[in-house]
Amino acid sequence: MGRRPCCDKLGVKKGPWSAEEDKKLISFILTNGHCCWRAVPKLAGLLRCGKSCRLRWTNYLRPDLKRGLLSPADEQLVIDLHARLGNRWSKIAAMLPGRTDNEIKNLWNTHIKKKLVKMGVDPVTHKPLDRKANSVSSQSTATTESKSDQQLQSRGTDGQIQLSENTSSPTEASSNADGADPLLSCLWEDNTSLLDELWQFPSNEDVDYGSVAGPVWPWDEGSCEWLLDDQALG
DNA sequence: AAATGACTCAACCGCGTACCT
DNA sequence: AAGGTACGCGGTTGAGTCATT
Repeated sequence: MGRRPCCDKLGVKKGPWSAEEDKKLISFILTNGHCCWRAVPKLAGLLRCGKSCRLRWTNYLRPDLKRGLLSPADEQLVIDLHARLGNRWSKIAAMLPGRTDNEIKNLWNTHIKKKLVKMGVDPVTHKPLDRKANSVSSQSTATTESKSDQQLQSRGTDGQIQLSENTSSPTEASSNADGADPLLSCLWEDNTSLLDELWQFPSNEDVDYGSVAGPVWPWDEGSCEWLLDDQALG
């Protein structure tokens, strides 16, 4: 029997999204929401499969996304959550508002994993690596790590891994506000009026991310269930 | 300045599962 | 209950960028 492809392979564009495509997708979702991802590309006039549209929206175009590096606190949270949940990136991302599972996954694979290894911690089990492996791994990674990765480490008495970074870095604290992609800025500017009407986002300070419900969305509740789902762990 | 290697991250693929008929 | 469909998730890839030689 086998599984049918998610979309007709013929005539479906793949690869990086153009500004024009982004624009189409944004404006379609702003006006209509996403009733059914499979129908979105057709209705929005895009030669993409629904899956690709969903991914593009959730991972890049969503207006509530934060960009840039994680703060040390967030990074610590990711480590703690990973220790408890394993590679369940969507669950981990749900605890970090504005972050996507894809982003967390990438950050884990490119930064955090290396840091843990460097610190002598098995990134899979979150237990200390044995000495032999530890010395080998530290030798092998010492030559390749970047200076920006340099950080202090300390381990609490309970054995929990603690990361501490030089928080004086100007890019770090402001990664949320200033990390916006110029292209995205441009795209969003084009839709400013719509955005103002449709998305009155509370600022990060205003949102109680500890609550399950998450920010209140101006569109109808039915169409934003996906977001509420994101907000709830488990 | 050019070549090479390392790194990053957006995007794709395929599987699992929930939902519908 | 069984089969089909759509969505979401996690793993993987590869093009672009950055750093080093």
